[in-house]
Amino acid sequence: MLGNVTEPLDPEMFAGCHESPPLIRIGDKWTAKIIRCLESGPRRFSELQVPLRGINPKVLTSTLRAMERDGLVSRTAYPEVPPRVEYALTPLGRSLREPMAACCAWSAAHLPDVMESREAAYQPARRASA
Amino acid sequence: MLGNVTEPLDPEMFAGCHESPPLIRIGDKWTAKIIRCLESGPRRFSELQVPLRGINPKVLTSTLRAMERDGLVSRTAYPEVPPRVEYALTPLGRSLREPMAACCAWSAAHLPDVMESREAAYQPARRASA
DNA sequence: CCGAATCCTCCTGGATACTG
DNA sequence: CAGTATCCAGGAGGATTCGG
Repeated sequence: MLGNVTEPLDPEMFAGCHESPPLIRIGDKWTAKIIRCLESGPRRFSELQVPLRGINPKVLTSTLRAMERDGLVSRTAYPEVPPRVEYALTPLGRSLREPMAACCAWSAAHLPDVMESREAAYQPARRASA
Repeated sequence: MLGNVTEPLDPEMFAGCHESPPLIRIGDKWTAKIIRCLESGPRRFSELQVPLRGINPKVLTSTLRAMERDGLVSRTAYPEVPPRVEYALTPLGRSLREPMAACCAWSAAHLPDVMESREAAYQPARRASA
């Protein structure tokens, strides 16, 4: 015996994961979308605002800054007037497309199941009440 | 021309993604960990609390309920006393291990790079100031 | 044009205490 | 044991305005 079932869970199985970095910053609202926007090449600040539905500048800035700190994007400011700034994916940022693709594939394959299950949960026992 | 670079971004590229379901509920704090806890077989409520560092019951309950609504876990209550409830992964929930594995693989491969970049960002131009 | 500064709202997650 | 009921703090995200 001692298969992989029903042994006690290791209390330390997430030992290093509780306080340490929370799975990077991909889980937030905008990072993944920005990455997709940059896949086709460098983009300007205002260019990014368009598909992001006019995301307000503070949020876009803070998201981009965080991505820059993590080495996912590079920021290039051209000393012109009016100013021009371009954001581009770094190799590290580009490497994120793989796990992102895996997540997208899962969504494409199983999102209908989730939606179905979710809707079914909102029908509280049709048979018993009616 | 018309390569895949520097064409204007499609303003509707996230058309269906803004209001609709936000990439399921995997991005939250506990769902992924719960899935990992359930990989080895069904677990009881209190069993889950252990590796989750004594997560408070309200949060665990709400997370599990959400996962149940989405069809990721099943909940089985045994009519005994004292009560016993077991949570188990559904096939749908188990299918999430694939994208999760892709994300874990990325972390394992690139987290050092991220940390390095992050630390470098906290050293504000050593050369210029000293 | 690219942000910085300010203020605000909501929601996640948490602490604690109590019940069937 | 397996939750529910309150109350609460913090932070992400947003609206708006102003500056270089």
